[in-house]
Amino acid sequence: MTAAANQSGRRPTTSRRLERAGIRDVAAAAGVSITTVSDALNGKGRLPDETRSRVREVAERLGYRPSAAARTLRTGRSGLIGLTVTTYGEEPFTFTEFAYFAEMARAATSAALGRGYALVVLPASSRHDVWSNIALDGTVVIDPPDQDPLVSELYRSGVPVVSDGKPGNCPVTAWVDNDHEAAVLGILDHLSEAGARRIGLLTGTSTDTYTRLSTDAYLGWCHKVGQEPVYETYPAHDPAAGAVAADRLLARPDRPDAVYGLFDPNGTDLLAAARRYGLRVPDDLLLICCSESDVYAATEPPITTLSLKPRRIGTTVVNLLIDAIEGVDSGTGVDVGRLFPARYRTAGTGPPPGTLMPTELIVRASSQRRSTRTTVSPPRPRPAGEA
Amino acid sequence: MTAAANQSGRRPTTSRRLERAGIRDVAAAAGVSITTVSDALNGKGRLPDETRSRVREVAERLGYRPSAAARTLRTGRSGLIGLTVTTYGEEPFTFTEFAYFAEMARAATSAALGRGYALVVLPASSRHDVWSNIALDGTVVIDPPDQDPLVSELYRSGVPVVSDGKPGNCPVTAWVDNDHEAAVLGILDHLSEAGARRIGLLTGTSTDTYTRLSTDAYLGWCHKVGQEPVYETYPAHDPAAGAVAADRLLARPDRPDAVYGLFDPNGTDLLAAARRYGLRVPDDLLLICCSESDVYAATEPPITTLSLKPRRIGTTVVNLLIDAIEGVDSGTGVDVGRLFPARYRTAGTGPPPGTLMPTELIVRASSQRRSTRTTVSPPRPRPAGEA
DNA sequence: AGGTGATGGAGAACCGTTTCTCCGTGAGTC
DNA sequence: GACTCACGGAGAAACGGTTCTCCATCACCT
Repeated sequence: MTAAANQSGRRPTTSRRLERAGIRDVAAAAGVSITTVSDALNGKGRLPDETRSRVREVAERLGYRPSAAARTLRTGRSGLIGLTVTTYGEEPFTFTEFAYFAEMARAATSAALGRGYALVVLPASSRHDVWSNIALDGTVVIDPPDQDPLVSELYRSGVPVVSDGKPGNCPVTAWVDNDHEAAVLGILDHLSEAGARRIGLLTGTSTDTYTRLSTDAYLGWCHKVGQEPVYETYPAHDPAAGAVAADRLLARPDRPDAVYGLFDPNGTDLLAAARRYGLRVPDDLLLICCSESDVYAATEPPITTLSLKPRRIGTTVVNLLIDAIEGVDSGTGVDVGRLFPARYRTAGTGPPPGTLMPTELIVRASSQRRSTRTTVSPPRPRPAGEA
Repeated sequence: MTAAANQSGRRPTTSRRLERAGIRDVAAAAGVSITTVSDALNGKGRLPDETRSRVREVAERLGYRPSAAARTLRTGRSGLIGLTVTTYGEEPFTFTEFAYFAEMARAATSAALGRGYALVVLPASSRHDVWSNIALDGTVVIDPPDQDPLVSELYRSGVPVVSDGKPGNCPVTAWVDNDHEAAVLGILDHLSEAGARRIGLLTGTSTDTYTRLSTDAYLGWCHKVGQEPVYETYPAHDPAAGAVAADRLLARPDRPDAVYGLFDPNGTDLLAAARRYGLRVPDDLLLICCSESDVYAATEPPITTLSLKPRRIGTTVVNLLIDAIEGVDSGTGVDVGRLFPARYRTAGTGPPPGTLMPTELIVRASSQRRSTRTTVSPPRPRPAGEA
């Protein structure tokens, strides 16, 4: 070990007020080169254990923390993943508007963290300069609208993008979504079995994938079984409009004897509307809504809900993204291996690889004429294991 | 304008597969130096408008995006703010467990974004190497426990830290909290006025500031008015334990005729417990709980809630933090100006400057013997303006 | 004619790592 | 005894910006 404890590198002897110790300081204090320090701390290079531990010791003593910025600049990896959330109205983003987003984001954060990444929350509406000023290794986008310029630019600049929700016309690296069609069909069947003669739908006016696919599935089912569609639409982001729409639906002359509501608050709203019209649930009206909230276990009566299992979605999205980040850098081949049940997946230059995740119907009193069983029964066999 | 369109800088002529355009590429294409490009794009230096716009045009054409990493390395600013959320149990973090966190985080994100910063969500329990690998300009910590090593290290390394919740024994730059004592006293007075003879409390077992201050205020009030304390505690992070505790409280021989529950689900749980014991609300039992959820507007009967106004908290926390980041770099003088009503604030080397924010009591049927008024009445005059 | 100030812009250091290249040295080999 | 290797580690070039310093040039003034 050579004695190189004097000024190493170009650091000027003067000034330099006491700031954080840099790698050069550690090198000087340990009497080695900065190369050795870097290698010792990162477990690289060929160094005897003695040197390694000595350097580590010195670094610890000096409270050395490598500069994330410098590392990012050099390696091209920031360890940061963007989480783009949609914006409704003037509020920056829904995020917690519906429990779905909250749960999904939570799971995503957790999954990312488990693999050494952190999540940056970025509303889609945020000023361009804000998120273009952040070094992102990849981005998760939630339900991107068609031709989303943000997604396009990200993708074009080489940043992997994985979307929650089948993208309409966006070039994404991969996507994950529920099998909304299967879910709706399962619900309609369930209601039919429970004795429903005319099933209504409470849906949204927006054109996002979820709303579109679900509504289409409903309409298709109606066409197939020969029922006249009975549905009302409202802007899903408006909490007040939901109650009004629920009321409208039950006030129709062709009042349905069963209703599925696509959005979280629909259950409460429909229940209230039913009460106003003197309809008993489930005797006069069967009720199901899509929700992640467990308040529906405690309503009077408890309401059957469809869970989209947002945790699983969030976990999967992040894992796919990180696989893409750490996998083959360029090229189409995203390493979508071993990950969850993939119902549908394409390769080559066609549409990006997508993964469909199952949903779960939590059957409660509101969707059963005479409460026989109250066990949990998924619409289709769900895969074992995983969150 | 000199013709310097040839190889500028040290970039090697060979290789260099087509990647993102750098500032050197822009400089070469525009026939200027990189200094000029930087100045033109950042609005600095003395440049004629003609040069400025020309450079901007070229940069646009080349799709130039400055490297966030390089900028961060040079300027020492990343535009990133950490949001540390507490961990309960095995779940990575509560975040959306209670609506309070969700709302607060949402407001914080929005406020940060408005000032050009993005938020990184970082559970306090995350591995050291994860968040030490991120260049943070500052951090928001939610209710840090005493002697939080994470906070200490951050603070020591010069990163501004602002906490939501009065810190026990942590060196933070500033903190923001509700006036929990005033809130509880206001509630107790409100219940007394409504005719309560013996007021009970449903509280938590943890030692966080909120629980401690609130409970202490209750005990102090009991002592003052000469009432024997009637309270039950339970681990607040356990959803099932709340219902059990609510039941315990109403099963006591010295059953209270009014109850305040410190946590969000307490209202529902207490209502259910009251029903089990055949107690009518509000006739036999007055009920108030602390919650940000509006489900309590629709319960039977509607329940009076205390809102901690998490949006205001989140906004204030972030603004304080960014003020600290952009203000005087070192030194104690945080530029806590014009921001909200500061009840309590110290300077110098004493405790860090804190800001107390008012709460809001939303009076509903559950806390009034005979429903007279149902207007919103804050426990104390709240300041006009702001979110 | 020389000084002066404003204007426009170039040069180069620097931010703090990672990593590629290469070098000295001592032990084993033919 | 010259050669080859493995070992341990040093040097220096990036990474891609920002910014401090300084230099022409030219008009204007005295």
